[in-house]
Amino acid sequence: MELNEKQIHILLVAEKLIAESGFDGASVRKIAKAAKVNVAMISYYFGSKEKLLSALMTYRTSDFRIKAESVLSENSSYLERVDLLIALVIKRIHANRRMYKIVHFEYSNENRKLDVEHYVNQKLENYSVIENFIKAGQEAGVFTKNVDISLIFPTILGTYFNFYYNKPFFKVIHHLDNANDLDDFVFNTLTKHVQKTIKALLTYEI
Amino acid sequence: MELNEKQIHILLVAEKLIAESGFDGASVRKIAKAAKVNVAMISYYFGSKEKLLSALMTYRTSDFRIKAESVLSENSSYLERVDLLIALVIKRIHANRRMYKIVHFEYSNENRKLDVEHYVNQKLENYSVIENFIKAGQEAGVFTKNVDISLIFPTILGTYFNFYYNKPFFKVIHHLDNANDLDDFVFNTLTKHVQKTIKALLTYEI
DNA sequence: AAATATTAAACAAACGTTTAATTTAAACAA
DNA sequence: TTGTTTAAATTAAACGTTTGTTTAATATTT
Repeated sequence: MELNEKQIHILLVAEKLIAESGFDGASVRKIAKAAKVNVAMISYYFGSKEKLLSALMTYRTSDFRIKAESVLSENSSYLERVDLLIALVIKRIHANRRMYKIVHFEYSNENRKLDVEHYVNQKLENYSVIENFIKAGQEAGVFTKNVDISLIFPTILGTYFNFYYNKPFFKVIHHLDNANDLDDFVFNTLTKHVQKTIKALLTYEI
Repeated sequence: MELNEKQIHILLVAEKLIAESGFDGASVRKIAKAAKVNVAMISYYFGSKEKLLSALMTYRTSDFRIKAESVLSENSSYLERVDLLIALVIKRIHANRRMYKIVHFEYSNENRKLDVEHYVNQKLENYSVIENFIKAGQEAGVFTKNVDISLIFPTILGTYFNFYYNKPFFKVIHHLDNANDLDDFVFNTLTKHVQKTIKALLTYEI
């Protein structure tokens, strides 16, 4: 689907509102008003509100696999590449956290008829990239073998999102008063924690 | 607020529907129909739909404290107690996953005016229990010291919820066709993965 | 002149809530 | 136990809004 500038503008406004208020909470009138277009333009451009969400997902569904592949094929040690991959992943999900929140919520919403298959296929592709890397590291004797590879990404992403979904709590205990403090915490403290966790897991005997 | 049996019944039905469809997606009529009561009973008993959500949160978060003290004071090694604690925590969040999902999404919904403070206070209480345990283990020389204690729970809970929020993907790669398979996966594979991850993290040198 | 974009107005359906009438349950005195 | 009174529970119907979408007219580009 070809998207012109105005359509992309509407999608980005919609993404913000849907992440803030949920799909049902973000009415087409609110989206149209925030994007400064007429209500009818949403139906005109996307067909329906549901199709707007699908368009947003497709638009955001992205080039992650390519970037991960390039990082993993770098000429450095396995553990260094783990660090690089995790830093990349956290940077990406932090930048796209609104979209991920929508995915988490709307893909498990029984009323929504979204293209789950496309999303699953996307994840399967990404998964195989990681799987190959881990298995290569195991063959090289760097990583231990009794690891559930499918749960490594949930641990990486989950740590970030559990932080994100409990922001009020972490704001208190780490004094994260503004957006800058929060970004710093994510890119330093949290990233280091996850890097350490995964490296520990991948080298932990028994 | 005193709750009679019928009110609790309505709350539990509402919890299921809100977790499945979101607060805006779960209309009072759907809730009333599923609970087999007249629509007016929701206003009659709770005042409004928003107040029903508040009542649900109060009902659920009042006994939120992880009864971890008994597990952590058992007469076993630090690493064994880590295993016990994680198994307990995963069991609890799996049983209360619907409520957690509502918390994750509705507490960060800008249209909702929920009492965040009560929830944060609960989390702070739970946090201090874990913090004391980890520090004791560090003093005993079992756990390493350069760990961000505040991020241990996000890693535990996050791994579970990232699995839960991406169920369609995991159903495919692990052939989790029914609820039983899913429970088994959570209580065996996923629990073991988290136990191993946290033990590795807590004993990982640099 | 033809195609595309934009608009205000209207549509039926669904929303949360309130009303007023009725049924059920509890309390009490005879 | 009985009939009566009072309060609580339950109901169908209606309320005014808001919802997503469509229409038909107008404006703008091509």
